[in-house]
Amino acid sequence: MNKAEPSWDFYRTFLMVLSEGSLSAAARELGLTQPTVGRHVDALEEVLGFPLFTRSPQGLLPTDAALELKPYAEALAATSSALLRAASGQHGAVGGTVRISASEVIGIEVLPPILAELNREYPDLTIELSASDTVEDLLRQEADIAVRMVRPAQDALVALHIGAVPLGFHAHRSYLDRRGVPETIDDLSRHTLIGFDRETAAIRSIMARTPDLPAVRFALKTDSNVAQLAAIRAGFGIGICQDALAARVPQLAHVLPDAFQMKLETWLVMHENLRESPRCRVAFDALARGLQAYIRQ
Amino acid sequence: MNKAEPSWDFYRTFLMVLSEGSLSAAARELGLTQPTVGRHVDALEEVLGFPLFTRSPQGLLPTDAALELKPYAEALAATSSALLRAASGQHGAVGGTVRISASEVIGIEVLPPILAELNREYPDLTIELSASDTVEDLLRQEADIAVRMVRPAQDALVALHIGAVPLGFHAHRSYLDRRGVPETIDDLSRHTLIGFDRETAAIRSIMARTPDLPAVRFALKTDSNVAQLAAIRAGFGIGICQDALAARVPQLAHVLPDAFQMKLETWLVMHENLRESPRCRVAFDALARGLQAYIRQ
DNA sequence: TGGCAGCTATACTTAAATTTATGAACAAGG
DNA sequence: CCTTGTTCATAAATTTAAGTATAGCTGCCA
Repeated sequence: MNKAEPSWDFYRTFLMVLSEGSLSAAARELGLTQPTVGRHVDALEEVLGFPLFTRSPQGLLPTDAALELKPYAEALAATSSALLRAASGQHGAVGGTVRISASEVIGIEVLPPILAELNREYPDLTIELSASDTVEDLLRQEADIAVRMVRPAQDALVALHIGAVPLGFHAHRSYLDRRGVPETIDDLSRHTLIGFDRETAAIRSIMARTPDLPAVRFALKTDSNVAQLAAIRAGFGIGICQDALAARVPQLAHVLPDAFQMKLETWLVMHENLRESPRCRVAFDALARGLQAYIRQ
Repeated sequence: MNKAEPSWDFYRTFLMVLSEGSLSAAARELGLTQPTVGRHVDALEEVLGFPLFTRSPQGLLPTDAALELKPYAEALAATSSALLRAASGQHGAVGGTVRISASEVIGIEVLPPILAELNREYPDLTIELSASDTVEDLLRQEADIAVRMVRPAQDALVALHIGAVPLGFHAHRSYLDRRGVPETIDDLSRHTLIGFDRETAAIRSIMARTPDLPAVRFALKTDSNVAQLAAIRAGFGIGICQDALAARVPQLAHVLPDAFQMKLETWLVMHENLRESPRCRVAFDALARGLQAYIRQ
């Protein structure tokens, strides 16, 4: 017969050691002490039968085996925090915690007033906002609700199509006064452009759909759409952003509105099982209303 | 600030109490003692802030809240055992544990020789066979590999189309000698038929595709396809089973081979991430070869 | 080179959790 | 109606795991 199953707590400390890189740091993070964390790792290695880390005075280096187990430990962490969120909404009425995942731009520029309104209506509801461009897995319950720019392919997810967010070139008047207003797409090559650092899937799909874009040089490259937006507002140059966001600043002008435009289809997505959960339901409805209003300007 | 996160071990004992229905039974199952399990439940209730069970001298009755948390706890258990399986295959070479999910009939009638061959080739590989008609969720890692009769809809799953398994009416010669051989579909209403207890999704799709089936009365109803097959072999009456399984017993005859036939499309499915795992890879390949050979008779 | 800051590992002590043992409440069966 | 076999709850004893303090190693910087 095999050895007994290890304590599930070991997985938690294992994951923390993995992400922190040292026993001491993991101990600080978990509210434990370094010897305890060390013992947990030792015990786990003992049960599994192979080493998870190579020890050194600078910290612990994960072995290949440890890296292979990492996704499982992450799934455990995600599920356990989803359980706590589900439990948080049990004390009758609408309360507890709901975790919302959205892109940086949406999370920073669009959601705050919507969430503020939601909070006014349900003061007992705690909102976790994950404003990040890394996609969180709803099936793994890494978030309860997500605002997505791609059609969700999985069943077991309820998806509400919000509509299309129009994008276009925008620039500050101070820049345009200084450098002139481009009249054609080709004029862009003589301008200061704000663009992407790495080619993400979203970018490639833009490129594929608008082959008439000239080969341009970006004067400022950044992965952060929020930083791009800030640069546009600061008059750095011409960049792509959501039309509705640009329209909020009177000094911003829509450049080449006819020559270039694209739409970002937007969905609001939630796990099927959460449909009955009051805390997720009210958050879903509030987001749906708020985002639809945003899209209609 | 909130109270500290509960020990993940509490979830394990919570789940066991839920499925066993009493502290004592859960304790026996977990290799703990009843007071320990009781304290775990108490501690979890304390942290969550609401009761999970109503105690009684006959056992513990879960509250609605507890039932809502059950799927999360089950996901934790599934992931943790998937982690252990993944870890079991780490000691170099092909070894460890691979968990295979298949329908009862496939698991009992078709897989054993295939798995035996696999085990001969890789003696260090432990095989878990879940022969059950309840579908295990591959995304939740409840199994590593599954033989499925429906096209897998999810991405993140690699699916290999094996082919179509032909089904038809079959009966033992002793029965046919006694009761005669039906010549038309309508003759079936005068025969002893073996059929299904509840209407499953598979049955409904059969019914939908062959509307010319007469309204028949089943003399033996059972949900277990294996029991149906056994009844056919025992000469109880006429029933539906896989042609290839009937052909193994010379005394069985294919009834109405032209008037009724249907095919069960078969897929072999595995989680994408396991493609690189040696233990799953060899099992997947062996199943693919074996099932394809089975379909070609 | 010396000193500081980070880490892990090891003895020792203390705290916590588990087991053991027992009592009380309820259901089933003679 | 009493006995037997369940159950859960509680209090004391023991084992287990945690924290504390310290030593040893490495790298960095003056």
